[in-house]
Amino acid sequence: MPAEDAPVTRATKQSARGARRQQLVDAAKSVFAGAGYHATTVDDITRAAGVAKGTFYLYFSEKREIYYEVISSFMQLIKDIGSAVGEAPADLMDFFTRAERAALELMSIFIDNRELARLAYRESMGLDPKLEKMIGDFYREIAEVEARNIQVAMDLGFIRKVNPLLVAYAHIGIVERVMLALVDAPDDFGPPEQVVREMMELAWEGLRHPDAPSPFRG
Amino acid sequence: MPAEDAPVTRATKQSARGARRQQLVDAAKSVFAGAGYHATTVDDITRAAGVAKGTFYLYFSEKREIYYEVISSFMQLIKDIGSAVGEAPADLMDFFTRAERAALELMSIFIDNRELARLAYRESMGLDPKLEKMIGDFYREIAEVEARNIQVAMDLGFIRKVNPLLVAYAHIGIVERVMLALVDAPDDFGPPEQVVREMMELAWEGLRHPDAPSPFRG
Amino acid sequence: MPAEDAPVTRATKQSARGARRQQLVDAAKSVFAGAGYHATTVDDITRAAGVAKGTFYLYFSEKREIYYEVISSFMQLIKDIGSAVGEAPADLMDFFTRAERAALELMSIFIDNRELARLAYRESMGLDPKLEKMIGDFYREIAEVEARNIQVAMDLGFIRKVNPLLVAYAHIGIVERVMLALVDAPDDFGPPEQVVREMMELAWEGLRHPDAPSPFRG
Amino acid sequence: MPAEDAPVTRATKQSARGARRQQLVDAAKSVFAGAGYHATTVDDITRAAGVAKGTFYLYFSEKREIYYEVISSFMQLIKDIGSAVGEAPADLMDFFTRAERAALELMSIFIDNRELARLAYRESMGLDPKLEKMIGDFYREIAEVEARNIQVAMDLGFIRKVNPLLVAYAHIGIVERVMLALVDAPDDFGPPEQVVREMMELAWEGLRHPDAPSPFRG
DNA sequence: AATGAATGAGCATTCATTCAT
DNA sequence: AATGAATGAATGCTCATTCAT
Repeated sequence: MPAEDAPVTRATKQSARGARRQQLVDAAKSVFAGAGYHATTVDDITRAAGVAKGTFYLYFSEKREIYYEVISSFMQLIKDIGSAVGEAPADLMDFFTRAERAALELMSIFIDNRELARLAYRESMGLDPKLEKMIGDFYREIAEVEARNIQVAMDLGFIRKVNPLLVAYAHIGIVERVMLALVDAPDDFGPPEQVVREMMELAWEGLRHPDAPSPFRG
Repeated sequence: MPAEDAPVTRATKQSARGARRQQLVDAAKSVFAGAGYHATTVDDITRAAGVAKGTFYLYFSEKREIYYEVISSFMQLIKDIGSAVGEAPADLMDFFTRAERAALELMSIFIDNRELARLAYRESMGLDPKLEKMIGDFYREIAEVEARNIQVAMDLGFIRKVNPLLVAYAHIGIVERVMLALVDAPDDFGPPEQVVREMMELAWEGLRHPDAPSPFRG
Repeated sequence: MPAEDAPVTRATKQSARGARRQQLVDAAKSVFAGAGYHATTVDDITRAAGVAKGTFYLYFSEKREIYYEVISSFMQLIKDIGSAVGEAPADLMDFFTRAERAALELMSIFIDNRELARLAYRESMGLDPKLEKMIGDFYREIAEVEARNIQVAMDLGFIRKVNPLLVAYAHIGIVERVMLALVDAPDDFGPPEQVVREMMELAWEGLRHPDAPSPFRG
Repeated sequence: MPAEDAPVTRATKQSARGARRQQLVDAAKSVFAGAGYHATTVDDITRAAGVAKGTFYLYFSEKREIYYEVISSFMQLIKDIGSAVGEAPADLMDFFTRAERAALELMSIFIDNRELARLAYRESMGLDPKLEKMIGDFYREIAEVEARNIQVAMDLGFIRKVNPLLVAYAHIGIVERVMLALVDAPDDFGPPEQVVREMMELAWEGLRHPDAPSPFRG
């Protein structure tokens, strides 16, 4: 019965198509992570996926496209964390705990995807305008999410008056540079929980010694 | 007078050689900045420098070599700033002023070398182990310089007890990410002096509202 | 019937691959023979074979590799002749006839592959150690085969006591130099059969006039 | 006095020119011998000669030219030996002794110029028609000298009736192939004097066992 | 004469993409 | 859909030769 078979078949075909596509993305993730964009050939990817070279072009129009997919899937992982913190906090402690949990999750993602993280920070820019935009957008998006969190905490009187967007970028910078340093030389730092705690404290308390006068106020 | 001519000639030749080399580096800086490492051909560089292709190989053994030079000259600019702050500060205000001046200088370098800064953060990694090491060393060096500054301020009782290396990386992260955001979208932020002031305040005072309790102490 | 198709398909593909490879070797043989190794470009070879340049690298990893193949196929032709003589001879006449037939075959190979023969004696050495070894081994192998033939004939009392290896090299030298001279200026010599007969006589009887005393014995 | 000075100066200049030229040829001989024609650059030659690159072109119009000179100087060495034998021999023993002495001298040239000998047999052909002609002529010349020697000996009744040119090429082949084998693996053979003696005996007596019948006569 | 910086044609090799089967 | 052979544009690097000084 073609009338009935058709949808089923189509669905089946679609999922088969999706599976094959995913198989390629997974293979690409692994070889890109190991060798970087330029040093990876389409042949490497299809060989890793166990399919013929021509198959690649049935699912992707060019090499860049699968790289976009690999990079954006990693960026999505990170974006998902940021969003989870965003709900209105019950109180200061709640706000604080959520922020710390998010930082811990972020850290575990960096650690679990060590190579992918390095990849995203390696040669992702300079490939083409589309990818640059993608990465620029990524930063802007997470910065805006973080800026909103900060705005909320500011409105609630938890934190002093700051430029939320600037602080958001600063936070991103702290996290990414410390994470990359940690990934490169884990022995120079303590256990992840402690690193996160120190970053939180730095962001919250700053550096000022309790007895030192502030050069800003008064 | 051969006795006099000889040195002059040699010196002249040397400086001519240096000038030609610099001419190539300058051309490379500009094309790399615009197109990135991979999209730039040796031909592009020599054409930009107004010399024949073969001339390139009289001064550099391969394409990578001139890229190293471009990147490391930018990194040296940055390192020079860090070192200038390093002398023992007379008092808190002195320490503070120097740090702020360094941040301002750094910012002007990023702004003046906008494209070069983007290049260094683009595809500098993933090219080859030597370059990766160069960049890794760069971060470690400036982190260590900054960590020493922090240690000094800590010893003088200006700042509270922290992990100096971790804080150093955090500072680097703040600066680089804020700078890159600023370079990409200057309109989202205020004038440079104000941005620097806000970063300083963030690092020094943290985020805590004067009335809010600290989740860390007590 | 996949069970039947598969082998057929694989076999077909294999033979197609072999055919394409041979097509390239044949083209290479002809252009190398005409222009020598250095003056021949990969482009020349693929153009002669009627395929695109990239195709070359599907079958050979580098230009040298196909040259090895061209040269070694010629050397194999020659080695095959030597081996054919090697069976134990029935008597002196048999030994003699075989040797003469081998020389005639060798001559026809040189004549039929005139250009290839010149190529092998042209610039085959000095390219790289592997090729030098290949050629050194070739000479050693045929010298050893010939030395064994001589040893057998010596054991059978057909020929006087000599140093078999030295005589083997001498025979090779006679044949190759006379062949090359013949190939370069056929008119200076008689018909091939007669040339071979004269070489045989020289090797067998030497130069001594029957009436002349030997400076060696007595 | 210009009128007197001029010739002296010109002569001096000429000899200075000759010395500089020879200096380059000597340097070229050594680097060509070590690396072969193609692997040797003009830079290698001038560096070995201790002069600047441009100087080369004051004495030679192109790279080939100096190669011709190197090769032909080696070929001249060999030709000189052949000529020395050529005077009419007093008797069989005289003829024989001269031939043996020439072979010994030839051998010592090969041994002393081991690398140069290999060079001449390596890639000397295939470079260009002029060089090919030079080498062809070289062989023809020495073959003709040798053929004349043989003709004389034949006329004197020392040797049996043979085709002198063919025998001349055969002798050249024997000598060159045995020499190259000797140069490559000296341990496979006895001392030079004995090798020469064996070659002489082979050429003179042939291989035939005194008791064996000749397949040629009767 | 001597220098050596500059030139630019030339070539091997790679690899993303296409397409006949 | 899948295959993998074929394509050919693109590019880093070499080196013989020239020429201004």
